[in-house]
Amino acid sequence: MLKQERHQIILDKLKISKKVLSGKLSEELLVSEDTIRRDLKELESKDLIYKVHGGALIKDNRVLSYDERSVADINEKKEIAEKAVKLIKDGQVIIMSGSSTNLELAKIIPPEINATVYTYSIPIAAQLSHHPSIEVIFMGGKLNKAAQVTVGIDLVNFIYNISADICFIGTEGIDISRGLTEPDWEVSHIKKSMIHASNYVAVMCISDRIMSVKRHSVVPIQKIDAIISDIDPSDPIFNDFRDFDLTII
Amino acid sequence: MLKQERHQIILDKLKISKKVLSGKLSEELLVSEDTIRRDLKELESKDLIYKVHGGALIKDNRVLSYDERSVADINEKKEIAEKAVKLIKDGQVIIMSGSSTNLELAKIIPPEINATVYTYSIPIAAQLSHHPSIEVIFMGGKLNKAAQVTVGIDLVNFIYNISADICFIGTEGIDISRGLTEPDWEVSHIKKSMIHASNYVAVMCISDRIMSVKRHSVVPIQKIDAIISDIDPSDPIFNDFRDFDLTII
DNA sequence: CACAATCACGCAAAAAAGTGCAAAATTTTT
DNA sequence: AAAAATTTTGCACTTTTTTGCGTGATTGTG
Repeated sequence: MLKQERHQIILDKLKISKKVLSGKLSEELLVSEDTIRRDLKELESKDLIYKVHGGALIKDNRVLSYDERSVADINEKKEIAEKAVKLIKDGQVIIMSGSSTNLELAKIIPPEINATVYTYSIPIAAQLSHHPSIEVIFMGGKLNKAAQVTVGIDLVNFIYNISADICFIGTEGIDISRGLTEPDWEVSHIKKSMIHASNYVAVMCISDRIMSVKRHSVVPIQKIDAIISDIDPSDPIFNDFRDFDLTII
Repeated sequence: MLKQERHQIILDKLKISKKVLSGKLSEELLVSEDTIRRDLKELESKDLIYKVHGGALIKDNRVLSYDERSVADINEKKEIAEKAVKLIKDGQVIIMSGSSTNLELAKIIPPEINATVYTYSIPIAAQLSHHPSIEVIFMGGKLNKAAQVTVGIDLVNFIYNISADICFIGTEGIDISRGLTEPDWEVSHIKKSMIHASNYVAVMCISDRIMSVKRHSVVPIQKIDAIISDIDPSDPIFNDFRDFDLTII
């Protein structure tokens, strides 16, 4: 096992359980406690952990650490992203909402795709900046620190004045009668503006949230062109949706 | 077996298992470990892998893989930041340019400071999102992937319509006759707008760049209220600056 | 204060990496 | 096709890194 592997494992463990014990790590990684201590020492010198007697604690003010706080349902989100990426065509103008599913999507856009992406999410912009041929337009506003996205009237105005081929929207709730719904009032307006600006509206929804309703309406179901989920499109949960002119993926 | 074949195999292996060991590769590819080491060295120089003692790891496109060690003159910049942070007062509205010095500054703003920061740099916004009481306004535009900042006319317009107590500007060149200068034309306009929007203009300049001139003028020396550098304010290099009404820190 | 757990330090063995050089393989030129 | 130039490779050698262990110091707990 390489030293750097151990370091990564230690950091991952810290992310999950906030603390690690030298003795336990030594057993789990099959190295002596001295080695673990040296690992912790090195990680501390890099300011990545907070070393204490007996082990180490997570260092919260890690520089630039939007790590997948939203690792919830990460596999489902990856599956959705796999399906969604097939909708992206060369030369398109794309709007991506700030959802973690969209972050997964951003990670897997093939390098040969040449497109313009509008986003208001810092992690998505950062991810796309690794892509060789995507032009990224970051839409500014007041920063929501928790979600690492911008919000506010300036953002909504900006989006109302652009136009795009397709938008990908991460979804909190979708059902037949209320359509797309959102727990956050401000975000509901942002999503509404994205849909207004786009020719084709793709919503990405993990199966748990299908047929769930949140507080604020975004748009009725008729405005949506495609629902992308992690389950089979023929699943009976979609039956009511088939009356509408939308694609289930 | 050709060198490039091996390289491709190594990269493929990394994609699958995230790590390779020199010894194992040597066995599998039937070449000496020296050759493998040379391969890894070359791949690392192309920035394709992350070489470590014993083998190599996949180069993870970490979100914001902003490597502190790769910043030039990092210690000088930290010193400048230490001086600059003293100018920040509670309740201020601050504009920060996208320089790495400003990133260092963002790291050390005391938690008790309550302020609003306008920025167009992704790393700075991400850094400030850890601060408990700073409101961050991210100013959007086209993303410059290398510098991780936004640029463009929308950004400049936005800045012209705000007003701030103080702006901190990282400096490429400053001298008496030309004032503040910039190699990049677009950035020169961004900086000009920042200065226009601010009551107090602080430029942060590592000593090497004092009295150096770049292509595009930003503002004459009279518009600047403070120069913050990594050297002593009494240093003779500043002598010519003392004729002007500005503070040398 | 006692007692166990944890840590720091030096040491030595093992593994891996860098270095210089000559042989082998490959590419380019004649 | 042969010769020359260049690149690639393996080997012997030294240096560096990593690791585990012993010893004594330090820390936390009752």
